[in-house]
Formats: sequence, structure tokens, C-alpha cells
Amino acid sequence: MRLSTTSYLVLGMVALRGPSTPYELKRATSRSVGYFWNFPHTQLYSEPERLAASGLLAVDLEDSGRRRKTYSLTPDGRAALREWLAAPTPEHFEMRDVAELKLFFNEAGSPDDDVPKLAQEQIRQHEERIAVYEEMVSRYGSEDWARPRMITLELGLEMEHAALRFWTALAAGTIDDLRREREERDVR
Amino acid sequence: MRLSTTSYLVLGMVALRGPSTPYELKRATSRSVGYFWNFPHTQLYSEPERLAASGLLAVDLEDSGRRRKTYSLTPDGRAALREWLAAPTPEHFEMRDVAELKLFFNEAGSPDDDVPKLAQEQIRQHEERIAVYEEMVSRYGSEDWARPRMITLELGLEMEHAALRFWTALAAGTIDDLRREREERDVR
DNA sequence: CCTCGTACCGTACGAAACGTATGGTGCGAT
DNA sequence: ATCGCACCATACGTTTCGTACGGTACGAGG
Repeated sequence: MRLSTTSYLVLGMVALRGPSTPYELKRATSRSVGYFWNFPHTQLYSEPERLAASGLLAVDLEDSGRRRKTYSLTPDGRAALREWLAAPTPEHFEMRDVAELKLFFNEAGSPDDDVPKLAQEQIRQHEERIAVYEEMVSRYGSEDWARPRMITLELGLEMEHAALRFWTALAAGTIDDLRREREERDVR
Repeated sequence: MRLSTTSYLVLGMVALRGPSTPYELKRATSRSVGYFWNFPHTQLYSEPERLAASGLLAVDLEDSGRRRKTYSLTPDGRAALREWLAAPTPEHFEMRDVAELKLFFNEAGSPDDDVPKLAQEQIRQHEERIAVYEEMVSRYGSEDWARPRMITLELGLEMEHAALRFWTALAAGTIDDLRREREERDVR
């Protein structure tokens, strides 16, 4: 069976807390590790079931009252967790930011200038951020950050300035690139 | 029809570039706006189709050679984009970071200390990062960052210290909380 | 007691996203 | 002229998402 990151999150959480019910896992993750790996709470009901089916968790059913399942780690589960922890980690992380998206399209404008500008306030905030980024870049030095597809901000100490350079460069450059590309096409 | 963020990304991109084929969109997004909103390239084939079905894009089929569809913005599409840009933006962004997850479970250890520690080098990097975060926090001040469920790091100028405080606090505190919770239960 | 309200807890299910795998197309090099 | 490779498009099975609903305990107020 194929294990996703969410699977390991469950495994890790059960290892951490000992035998747990889905609801307990939900409470324990929501304000901690959930920040690094977000998912709907329904996964905490379905995922342990999958893991139990593969023998990585053991189930214990409540005999009375509320239907409730308590999951605990099996030796196999512990081994899987251990293996995952030991395995090399991808050097990128993913992010999805609606606000930055909007700013992107706003800055870019549309061919006939018909896309509405965002509120002044939002733009001001954006500019402040850019300024902060630039200051940070100058503090941490600069480097090439380009990466193929998929998320891809550098991790570790590199993270800060890679991310910041990225944002800065994006706001400063890429939009011009797109404009240029468009004008070239329009000439033909 | 329900529009997702990806829908608006397509709309915005077509507004930006003018009439485009999916492949052109793919190239244009992959190294720019795709960083803020990642998705598989197949979406750039299916999503415009959906949008065309709702009349937000117009399709133009190539008559010869390679089967190719060129999409362009309709007035309705432009209106939808405009509406989205004008609408209030959620103040959070999402992230998914496997490395931070691993560090979390590593630091936490397991009840019987049977989960393997990560390599020294990874831990060193983590500690360096924490140090940087703490320095930044002290530069930008501090504030409460707690948030309900769902990703939720503050956006804007707040972003840096909220995110940094979060990481710092997480590494320093939450794990102890979980340990404590576990021990309490074990006593009973 | 006993009901009613409310916070707590669990799951079903349709819709969307994902990602791999595959197959066609054109163009330049040999 | 054909071969090879980069370019481009889509099908389709799997996973994830998130909403919406339904049951369960427990305490407050009658």
C-alpha cells in the first residue's frame, strides 16, 4: 500500500501520543503539526483505517456507548515511521497564497487596462512587504533561486533569502517579462 | 458553476497574455505565478474547458495540423475576474512542509525512545533556523499568533514574525505539551 | 427525575484535484 | 526520406476535499 505524508503524520502522532482516537488526533494536530501539513479532519477517520488494514496500526473498539475506535502503533507501524524519518527529505515545501496571486494579476494589469486595481491599502501592504524582503535579501546575500515547476522554495537557512528573492524578483521582473512576451506577439 | 482559485488563475492569465493555448499557459505559469499556486499541468487543459462551458472563456479551434485550442476572455470572464480581484482576500496562506514535519516528530521522540533521531546535520540546520527566527522575532516584536485550524499564518507585514514565532514556539513548546498530556494519561 | 439545548464526535458521499502514463505531431539532423 | 527527440494533448484510475448530516453525552432548568 502506498503511504502518503498524511499517513506518516498519523503514524507519528500515534507514536507521540500513544493509543489515540481520531478525535484526539484531530485536537492534537489542529494547533500544532497541522500548520505544516494541513488536511480535512475526515482524513483522521479514514487514514487510520487504511493503516490498520495494512497492519501498521492496531484497532481497539469501544464496547459501550459512543462508537469509538482507539488506534495504537504496531511494530510494523513503528518500523514504517522510522524508515520514513530516516529517508532523505525533499528540499522544497509547497505554498498556496491567494493574496500574492491577486497582487500578481493586479500588478500585471490587463491588455486594455480593464482589470480593476486592488484597493490602495492592499497595494500599500504589498509594497511594504517587498521593502522588507529587499532588506532581508541584502542582509542574507543573494543567489539564484530559479527552480523547475512545483512549489520549490529552498529549505533551511537558504529558505529565507531564496523565498524573499523570489518574491522580490517576481514583483519586479516576471511581470515585465510577460508584458514583453505579449507585445512581441502583438507585433507579428 | 463553482470557481476555484485555479479557475481565476486561468482567467487572470488569459487576461494577462491575451488569447492563449493550454501549453502557452503552462509555460507562462510554471516559472511565475505557479509558485504561489501550484497545480498539475493537466488542469490547464481541463479547467479552460470548464470555463468555456460556463461562457467565461471563448474557444477557438485550430483547423489544421496539431489539435489545439485557443482560449480568450469573454466579457463575462472579465467580469468574473474583476469581481474576484475586488472581493476580500483571505488573510492566510497554506503551506505544506515535509521537512518541518519530520523535525517535529523527531524532536518529539517516541514514548520508548524508539523512533530514530535524524542525522546530526539536519538537526544542526534546524537549530540554525530557529536561531534566525528568534533574531527576527526580536527585531519585529511579538504578538499572539494562535489561530484555529487550517494553515493560517498571518499575511502582510505580520507574516514574518507570525510565521517565525510559530516555528519557534512549535519547536520549543508544543512538543512539551504533548509529552505532558501523555504522561498525565499514563499516570491514570 | 425528565426534557431540552448544546457542545462533542463520527461518517457518508459527491465533487474536485492529482499525477501517471500514453500517444500524437512537427522539425531538424544525419 | 526517416529517425529521433522535443513538443504538445488527453485519458483515466486514484486520492483528497469539504460540506452536510446524524448520532451521543452531559448539564441546566423545570
